[in-house]
Amino acid sequence: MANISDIIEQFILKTLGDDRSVDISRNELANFFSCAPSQINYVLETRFTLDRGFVKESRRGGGGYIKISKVNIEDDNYMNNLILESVGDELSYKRLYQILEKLTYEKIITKREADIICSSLNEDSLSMPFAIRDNIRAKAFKNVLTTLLLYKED
Amino acid sequence: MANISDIIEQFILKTLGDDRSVDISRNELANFFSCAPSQINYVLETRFTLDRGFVKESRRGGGGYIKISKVNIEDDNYMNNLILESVGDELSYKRLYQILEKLTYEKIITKREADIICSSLNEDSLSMPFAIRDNIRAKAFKNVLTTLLLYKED
DNA sequence: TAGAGTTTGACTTTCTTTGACTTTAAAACT
DNA sequence: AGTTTTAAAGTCAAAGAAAGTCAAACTCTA
Repeated sequence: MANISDIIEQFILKTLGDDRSVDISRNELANFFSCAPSQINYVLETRFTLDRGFVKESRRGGGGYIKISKVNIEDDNYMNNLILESVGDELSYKRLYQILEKLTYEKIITKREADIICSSLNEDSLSMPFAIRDNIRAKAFKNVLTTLLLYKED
Repeated sequence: MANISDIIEQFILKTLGDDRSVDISRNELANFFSCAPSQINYVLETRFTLDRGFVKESRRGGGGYIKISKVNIEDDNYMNNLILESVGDELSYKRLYQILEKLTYEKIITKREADIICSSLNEDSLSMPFAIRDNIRAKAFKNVLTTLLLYKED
């Protein structure tokens, strides 16, 4: 946790709090943390992704800003979209992890369930030829999601 | 007995103490013991194994780390036995299903959790060369069990 | 003395940090 | 109104900072 990116991520999450969105100034933030402005972009790209439930918009020039908003997905839509499109035929462990974070945050699954899924589909569990690993993970995860959707209908 | 691996093992065990987990820096540790960084991996691979109740996660790059978590295997005979002996290196879907039924019956996991595990490790999910399918399932399932043990201590 | 266990180091992969350069928008100035 | 200046944010690639892998070399011990 001793890297700046994590610290900036925490800072943004904290200022976001329970709000729906927050406006930040890239330069101000970079200045505050004494880092390169592009570091902020890096944090945004790696941590505030759609998979984790964030959308960004921004404007350049004088009075420019970056707005970070949380997307609140209708459970079924989100899950359906994951199954039908978003996950696709390949799923890296990293991406799986991010999706699980989002599902947990939205209380669609419990932390414990997320951990179970995680441990059954992590790099260690899926120790097989690299070429098919992400395919298997995608397929298995979609099966899990389908099972979860089944529960939603009860 | 005075080989470095044993010494490093002891050191890690000591810093772990009664805590649930420790974060170590591979390079720092290697430096401290004046050994090759990969020596740390060797110690981790040979001494901090799943069978001995350890789970590891790590991150590379700046601010990287290795986290070692300990599971207390002694106080849960059934799970313990599953991880150490019963499951072994191969696990058919059928057998997995039976174990999950038992775990559910014993209220160690919920029905929903069983379904999640089941769907992530069934024949459809693990569509890979027959020869390794049961191996992967065994490995993955043991990882899941270990994760569950992590929860048992709360 | 053969084989299991250990040590070492070169090379790889992943993630982060930095900085030079580009693009866009507003404000200021003809 | 049109042009120039300035104030943002965006892009991208190189450098840096970890951890991972793997095999060769070494060292015990049965």
